Amino acid sequence: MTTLTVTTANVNGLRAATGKGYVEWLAATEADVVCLQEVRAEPDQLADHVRAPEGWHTLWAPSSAKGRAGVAVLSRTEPEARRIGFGSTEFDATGRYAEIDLPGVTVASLYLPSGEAGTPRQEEKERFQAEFLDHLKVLRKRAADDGREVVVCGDWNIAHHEADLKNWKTNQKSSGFLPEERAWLTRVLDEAGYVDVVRRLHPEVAGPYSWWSYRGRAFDNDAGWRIDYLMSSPGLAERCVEAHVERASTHAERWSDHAPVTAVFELG
Amino acid sequence: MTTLTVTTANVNGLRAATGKGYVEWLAATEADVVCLQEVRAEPDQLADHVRAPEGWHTLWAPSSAKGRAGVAVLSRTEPEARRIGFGSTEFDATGRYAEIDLPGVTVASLYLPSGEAGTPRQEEKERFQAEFLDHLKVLRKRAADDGREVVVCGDWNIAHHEADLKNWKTNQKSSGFLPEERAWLTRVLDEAGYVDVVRRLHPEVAGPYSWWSYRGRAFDNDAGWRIDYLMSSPGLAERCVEAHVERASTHAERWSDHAPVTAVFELG
DNA sequence: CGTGCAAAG
DNA sequence: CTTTCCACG
Repeated sequence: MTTLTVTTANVNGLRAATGKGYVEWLAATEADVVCLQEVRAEPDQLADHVRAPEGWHTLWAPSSAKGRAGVAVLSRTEPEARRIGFGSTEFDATGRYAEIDLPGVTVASLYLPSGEAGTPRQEEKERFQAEFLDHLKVLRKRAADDGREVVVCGDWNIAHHEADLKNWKTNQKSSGFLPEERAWLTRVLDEAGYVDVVRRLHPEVAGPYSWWSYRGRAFDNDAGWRIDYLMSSPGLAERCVEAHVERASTHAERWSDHAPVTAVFELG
Repeated sequence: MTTLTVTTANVNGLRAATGKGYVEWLAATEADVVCLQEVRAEPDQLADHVRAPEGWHTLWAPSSAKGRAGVAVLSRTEPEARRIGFGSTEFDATGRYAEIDLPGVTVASLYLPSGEAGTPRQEEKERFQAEFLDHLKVLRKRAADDGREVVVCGDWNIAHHEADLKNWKTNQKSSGFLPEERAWLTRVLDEAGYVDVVRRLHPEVAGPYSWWSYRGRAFDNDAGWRIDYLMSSPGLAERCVEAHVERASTHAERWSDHAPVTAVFELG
């Protein structure tokens, strides 16, 4: 029995995370695939051992806007294929999506725009959602036709249900917990057929949250949001035997405002 | 016999300098008047003990552009008068000039624009120089008529002679050591009748430099520039009995890229 | 190289 | 509150 362990982590600036614990975290992780978001750097701007860490294959998808967004997929085995973007004129150069094919499974890193209610940034988020839902459907169909599984990992910037953020009552008009955003996530599950693997294994708990604002005492009060998801095809979800969030125990151990989210799948 | 000790210091951001040693330096100084440049903050943005230090009267002249320029004059005795700007439409709100009257002497804090050869910033510097030379003449005449002395202290952003910067050979096309800038400083002395009090007391030495770039190893190599001057009326210059630059001995003791420059005058 | 800003999150 | 950008120095 082999396993596939996949981790997603929004690093909030990989250059800042380096030296705050990211390097040590990567060296210690047992994941086979690591999806990163908010790299906020061109590969050239990264230290050699971060850009090309020993023992990993890397796919970097920076934004054309310097210092913004940027996703990556790291894998211990060499991918059969690498793709950046999802066929969107508007978003393919914005460092928000990349995917690799491993034998039998496609793993994607997603950084959905964060939005701000009532502003053009929210409209951009909505446009991304509309285009991306189409891609999610295509991806599932293609994977099903090829007999592959798929998991789309990353920062989706939406908390789905009340259990997915501590202060849900006061955030019903906040971007990230708007009714239309939550409905969109429901369509990702019901219409495109994905499974939220962490919630599947932990159906009744509050959280586990994966992001705490740096503002105020959000981390100390565990006033977090669960906005980082691994969304997989149903066949893969059924094989998920473990899923957890690596919440730092102390403020000093944090190297991002997000925590890594990991799922372990039993294969073959 | 009473003395008047005047210090000028470009602080390169007073908020940054606070906590790097400025506060301790001010507490220890024996100066009677301190002229500051590059405060880069509104008074409101400063900690109370920095905005209104115990034992000092203060005149703050911030720039209307946030985070830029900004001069101040601190005095142990209450000024008879305070003035901001020198009657220039273009420059009076830019945080580059303020003066106070003490009994028998006017003390001014100047931050001359820094310029960049061949750019609009150099033209701005030239316009400032032209207007400011007129003010220097008026100031001298008014002081002479009133039987007052005057000293204009600050960052003049021009090295006068070869002895005033270490790398004069390679900087003859650099803003700060252009022939026309050096000629203008000569006019400040010969035409407006001011005396460079530090050079008067130290006529033969290289420097003493008052600014070292943060780039490279300028400070370690003492690759400095003497661009901070106390320019006084001749009567006051004759009474200058000591003048020196407070160059930090170690990098760790620096709280600005400039060092304070101090002159002691014997009065009455 | 360092300061303070803005935009983003 | 934090990261990264930029303009300025």
